[in-house]
Amino acid sequence: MEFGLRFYKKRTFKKGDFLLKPGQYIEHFYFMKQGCVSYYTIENGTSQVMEFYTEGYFFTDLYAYIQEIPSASYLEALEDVTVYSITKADVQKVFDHSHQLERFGRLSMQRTFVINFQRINDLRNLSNQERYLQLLKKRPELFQRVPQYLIASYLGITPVGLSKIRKRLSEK
Amino acid sequence: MEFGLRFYKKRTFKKGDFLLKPGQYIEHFYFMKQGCVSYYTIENGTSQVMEFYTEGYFFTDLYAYIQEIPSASYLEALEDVTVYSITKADVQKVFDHSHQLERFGRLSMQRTFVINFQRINDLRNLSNQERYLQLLKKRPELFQRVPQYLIASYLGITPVGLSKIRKRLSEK
DNA sequence: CGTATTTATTAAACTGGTTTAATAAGAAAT
DNA sequence: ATTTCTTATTAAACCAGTTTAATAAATACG
Repeated sequence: MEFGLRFYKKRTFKKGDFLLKPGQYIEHFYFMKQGCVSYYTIENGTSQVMEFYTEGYFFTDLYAYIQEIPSASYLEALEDVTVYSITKADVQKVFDHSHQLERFGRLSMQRTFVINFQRINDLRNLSNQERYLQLLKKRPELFQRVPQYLIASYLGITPVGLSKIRKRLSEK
Repeated sequence: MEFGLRFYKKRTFKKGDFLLKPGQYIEHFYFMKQGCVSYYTIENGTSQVMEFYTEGYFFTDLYAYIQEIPSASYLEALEDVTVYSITKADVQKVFDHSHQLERFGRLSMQRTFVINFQRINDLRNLSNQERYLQLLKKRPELFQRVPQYLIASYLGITPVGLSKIRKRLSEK
């Protein structure tokens, strides 16, 4: 959703800052210029990392954004972060103004569909070990900048479980 | 995507017929008037049911449709089926014709996003037993019309596993 | 109908994760 | 450098699933 650059405002966050906390309504879309943010919920006391957003990602809590409900999630800066943000109102303005950009919005949602579909397939058809290896291949840099227990959470397993997988792999 | 009804053609399929087989490009969107279709792939010899489409669902292999790649999936009539079908070309015509309907298309994709997001969350956060109970609650009629081993596949477990869950629940 | 086929359950052995707890290793701070 | 705090590994007991195979129940059909 890059639209008119004129709508974007540069913002920075320090490591540990929250771009979003549960209960808030979503007012912005973000483009990640520099840094890393984790998108997670807390389910019965433990954090469940849904995604890591790094350079080049467009992100927000899209689930709450679309439904216009209060977020149940956190967006937390895992490093110092620079984003360009656009307001929901400006996105709507852009859509209202142009059939072309409305289409662009639809096609963006389609790309998101494809990604989510693949994720559902992976969750259903791959083992934890296979998903770990896939992540290692697709986003190797994550392992340099994010603690392993957060990666475990992203993969849907415990830190102990991930450690076992790594051991098993290293023994071969 | 209901658009102009004039674009729709009524089609029927017999139980066991395929609306789609792997290798085919997607030419149609379907609206289920009557019956039940399973959407599945075959992964190393076993079928993986992704979805059951029943009365009121709009469906196709959206993943292949969007990407314009040959399908990897089956759409198989589990019962005699009546659908209304619209061609991809007609959908495109409708989008080209109207900003309003283009927006409708975008909002449809957003609804699909919400559903898929919830599914990812369920796969990550719920146990197999919880997902079984949820399905039982949300779509009880499925259990009357679809064999249990297909429901097991939909839940991402084996028929033996589902049988154990049911036994465990019935013992309480 | 009775027989054949499909579907569901059960048992037994196994597996890849879990939890809890202890320990070790690494990073940050005084 | 030593301490402190965070992160990662390991071990042990456990658990919810798996696979394979046998059996039972339900359904379809000649």
